[in-house]
Amino acid sequence: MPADARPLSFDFFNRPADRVARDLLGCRLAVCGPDGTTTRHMVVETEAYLGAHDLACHGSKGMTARTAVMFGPAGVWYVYLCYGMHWMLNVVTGAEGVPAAVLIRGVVGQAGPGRLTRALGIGREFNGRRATRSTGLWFEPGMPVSSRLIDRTPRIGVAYAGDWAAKPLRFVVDPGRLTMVEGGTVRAARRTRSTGPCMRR
DNA sequence: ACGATGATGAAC
DNA sequence: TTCATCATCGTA
Repeated sequence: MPADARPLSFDFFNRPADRVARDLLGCRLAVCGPDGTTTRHMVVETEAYLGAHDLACHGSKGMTARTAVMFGPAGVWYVYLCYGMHWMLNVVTGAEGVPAAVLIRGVVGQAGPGRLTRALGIGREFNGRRATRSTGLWFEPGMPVSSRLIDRTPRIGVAYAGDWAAKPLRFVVDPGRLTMVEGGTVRAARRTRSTGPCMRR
């Protein structure tokens, strides 16, 4: 049984989205289900949406009824329906007035933002609510993940965003190098064999 | 009121 | 590559 961890708080989220997205890897998304049972899921994939200047970010089109929460304080859920059927779970980051957020794209066992929310029973009811224990959906710190284990790639599905489409703002824990130990510790998988020159850095 | 459009996922 | 499916937002 994991000891109760202190949820990630405002200070964690009140930073640029790319830093939050990176640091969220290895952390746990905790959900308290309707039956009162809390489940924890290690975050392994995120995307950063940086603000009004980021053309892939919803907030770049200005404030609307949907995107208003992105302009608000950090540490609040931004949940919206995508393609008419998938709920996207984001957490607002950065200073108030800056429309930035991090999309939670994957946790261990659930790849894809739409599948993740479906599996955890997350829907629009969390939109605008804070990521705290009291709302039933929050984050807890995990084992820090070494940068060696993290891939950075362009974000998915934002080809329309001009120069911003290619920015490496998607963060993924390389599953081939992730080892899950009892208790959820993240470690580098043992290198089984070296077939070529050792890649440094 | 109407039409275009997705920060997807699954099937073919 | 096609399609399911619908809230959102610009346009009228």
